Amino acid sequence: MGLVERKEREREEMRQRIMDAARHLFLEQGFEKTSIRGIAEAIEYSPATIYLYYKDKNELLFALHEEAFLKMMTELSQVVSVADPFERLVEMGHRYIKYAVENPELYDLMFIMTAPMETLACRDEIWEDGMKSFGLLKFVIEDCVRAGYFKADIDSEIASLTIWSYMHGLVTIYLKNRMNMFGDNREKERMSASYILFIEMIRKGIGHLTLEV
Amino acid sequence: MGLVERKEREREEMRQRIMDAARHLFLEQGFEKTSIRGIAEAIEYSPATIYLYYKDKNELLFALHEEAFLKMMTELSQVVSVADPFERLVEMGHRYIKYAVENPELYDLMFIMTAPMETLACRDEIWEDGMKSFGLLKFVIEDCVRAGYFKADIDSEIASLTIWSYMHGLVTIYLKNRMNMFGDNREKERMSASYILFIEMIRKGIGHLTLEV
DNA sequence: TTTGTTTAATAAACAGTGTTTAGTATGTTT
DNA sequence: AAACATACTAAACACTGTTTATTAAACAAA
Repeated sequence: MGLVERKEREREEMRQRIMDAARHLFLEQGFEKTSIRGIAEAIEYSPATIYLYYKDKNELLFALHEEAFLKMMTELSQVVSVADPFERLVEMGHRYIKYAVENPELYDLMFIMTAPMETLACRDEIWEDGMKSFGLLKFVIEDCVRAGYFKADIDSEIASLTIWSYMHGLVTIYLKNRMNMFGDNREKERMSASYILFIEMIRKGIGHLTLEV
Repeated sequence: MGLVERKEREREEMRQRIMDAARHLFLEQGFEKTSIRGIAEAIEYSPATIYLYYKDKNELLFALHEEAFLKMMTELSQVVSVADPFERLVEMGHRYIKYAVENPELYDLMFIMTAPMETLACRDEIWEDGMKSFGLLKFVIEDCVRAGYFKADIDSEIASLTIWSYMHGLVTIYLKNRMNMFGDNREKERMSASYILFIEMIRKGIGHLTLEV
């Protein structure tokens, strides 16, 4: 008799229904302004019911956090279509910026908010999602080494961290409205100009060189 | 008769007393966990009193935001003692990291939290604090150009934004606990190694070059 | 079929939060 | 002394995340 299976399925359906409502509200009105009561109302259940399916609000955030990484990974992974390793790296950066700008709430959740990290920490798991996408960058950099673009003796992990730091810094300065200090509304242009400069810094800084410029 | 002056002075003293308590609690237990009621209790007044001196909690945050910039500026300004422009730039980076690591809550307030920016926006002022410290970096970079370290045709504003982006990214990845994904507890070492690499990228990427390495 | 047991859902409460309002003293001025 | 202005607060408002006691329904065993 498939009773226990049906129960399990119904439970999973309910979890899904809650997540769907949560995601919708989170992305529509942000994390701070979304309440358990709001989610409960959206699925037409009482607030207490949500606690039968998720431990607390942080666990809801963490579930969405995982979804967000899956989404970013699928978008970043598409760079495999770019044959040249260095061009692939450049394209990956473009896609990273694009993802951040188009999904500011998710980006916040993935890399800025401390709530999902705390849920992770108290499970004493390692941050697999982060490590996996970091691995993606690291691999492209190692491809650049193999193709002779970068020096063979560079530490690909440190190089990845350095490049990620720049990318992360650029998009968060933008997302957290610190770039409107310039007054004009040329944030996007500045980002592009900066990224072009940074690519040159990579090329010359961790790449092989030919001549005095 | 100095009555109106005395009143004004008393008002300023009260504002100061509130800020002192707010700063103390904010830095001790973080922004989220600090309540108006807590601040009120610390100064032994009712919560409603605080609203006679500050419009809302955001205004309190904004006042501390200004203090935090003053503090960072005084610490970063000390690099004038370094004669060589490039060394000065490197030292400024060190101090930036040091400030962020030692004042995580303030750093958050200055560059990550959106609350103080909103207070700023609805006053439609420009973000002077940010612009001033950005100017500090920009000036050092222009010194590097003048000293012949960097090419004369670089856009110092874009170069500043690029370097700031990296610095900001590195410290926020660290502060927001995203660097513990590596599992070992070598966050600080990774930061140092990355910064060393980045300095090389600056030197070769926006600086003059001599030879193939 | 009736009894007992497990499960799912909730109403209501708890302990907070930022903020506003109405009212009370106190100090200053006329 | 009466009128006014200021400083302050108790209490309420409208929220928040979360827990507890209770009820209703679904299932299992007699």
